Amino acid sequence: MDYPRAVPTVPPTNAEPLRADSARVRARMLRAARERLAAGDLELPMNAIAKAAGVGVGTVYRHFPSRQALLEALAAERFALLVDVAERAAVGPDVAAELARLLRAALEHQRADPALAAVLAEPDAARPETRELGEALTAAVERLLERARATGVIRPEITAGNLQALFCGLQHTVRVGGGTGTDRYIDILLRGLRA
Amino acid sequence: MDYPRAVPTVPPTNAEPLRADSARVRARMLRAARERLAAGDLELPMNAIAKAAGVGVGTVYRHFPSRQALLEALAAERFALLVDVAERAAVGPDVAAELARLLRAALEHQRADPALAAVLAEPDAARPETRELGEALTAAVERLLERARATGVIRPEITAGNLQALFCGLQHTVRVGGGTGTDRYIDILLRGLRA
DNA sequence: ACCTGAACACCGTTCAAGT
DNA sequence: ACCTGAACACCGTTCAAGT
Repeated sequence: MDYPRAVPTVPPTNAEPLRADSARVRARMLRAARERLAAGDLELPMNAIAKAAGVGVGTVYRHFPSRQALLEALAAERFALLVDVAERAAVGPDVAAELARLLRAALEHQRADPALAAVLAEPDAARPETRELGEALTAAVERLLERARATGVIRPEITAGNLQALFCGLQHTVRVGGGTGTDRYIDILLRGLRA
Repeated sequence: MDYPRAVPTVPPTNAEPLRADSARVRARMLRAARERLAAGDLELPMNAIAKAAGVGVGTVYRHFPSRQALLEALAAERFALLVDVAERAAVGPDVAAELARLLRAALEHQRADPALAAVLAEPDAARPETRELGEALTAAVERLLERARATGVIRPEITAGNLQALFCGLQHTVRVGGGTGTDRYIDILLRGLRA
């Protein structure tokens, strides 16, 4: 792919709220995109989304300057839920149980939302919101990890980066394996991380 | 993607050898495809390969009825190497060492050849040769596994399918993690599999 | 027999023209 | 300001026409 890169005509973050009609149009596009995702179309063709939402393609690009930006907007909600799980895990009482819970949540949210799986696997965020979510996730995982090291639930050399890469690998394993055996793969991973 | 499916005009397996010029043209296409892969283009556009190989697109399709078939043809050589490693591992003296060797080989061959990574992650083979390689791999892994269970190197409930899915997941983990830390991830996996 | 490449239906992305 | 949609450069795949 070596198309000329899109130049955003609108900053992806909007401090001031959108105009009511603009917000409505935006919601329509996101709904249309989600419907296609739910119907199993991971490609998210911009033209098709525009048509389904009843807007011109240009409007899709005005709101989401690239397909990556659209994916991130779609994933944002579940990404925030995952960060929430990680932050609770970081302060929960039983570190081992919290880590298991976090792995399970990472897997389940990626399964439920392919956009999140794509976003987590992509190192560079197109939107600043996504970068912030990623940093929040890393920070929470780091805090959980510090406690996990102290209790021997995780060997000291494992980093937050390792763990987040494993979130993605775990999801890929389950998907290639036909979507079954989640608990078994989580179990393998938890044992493997143990000191 | 809902294009009409290609109807192969030539069976993908050819019992009788290709005509000399046909074989030459085929080699040119594979070389062109490999050059693009090596240059980091995972897309393998059929038109571009045709042009690079100095043939018409139709000729590419005559030899490889779909992009998947082309990927599999590209991956075949390394896939066979991986099967070889697995078969040696199945009969090697030190089961734990053989398993580690196999994981390392799976990772390294997928890293060296993105086509192999794609083929291993895809459950349905386009070419019969690929299906045969897949069956040979499964058989070898199964034999290794039986011995590994007996010696406690792997817990009894792990299946050959689990292990092959983990080959793919492991590769994805390493890739998302920026390509480093291979040994650490292999170590995590081996510990996690242990009885 | 085998090959060519124009043609078709689709992409992502842009931007002049409208409201 | 915001939106539209024709237009452009690309895809995968087919198939009539050539040798």
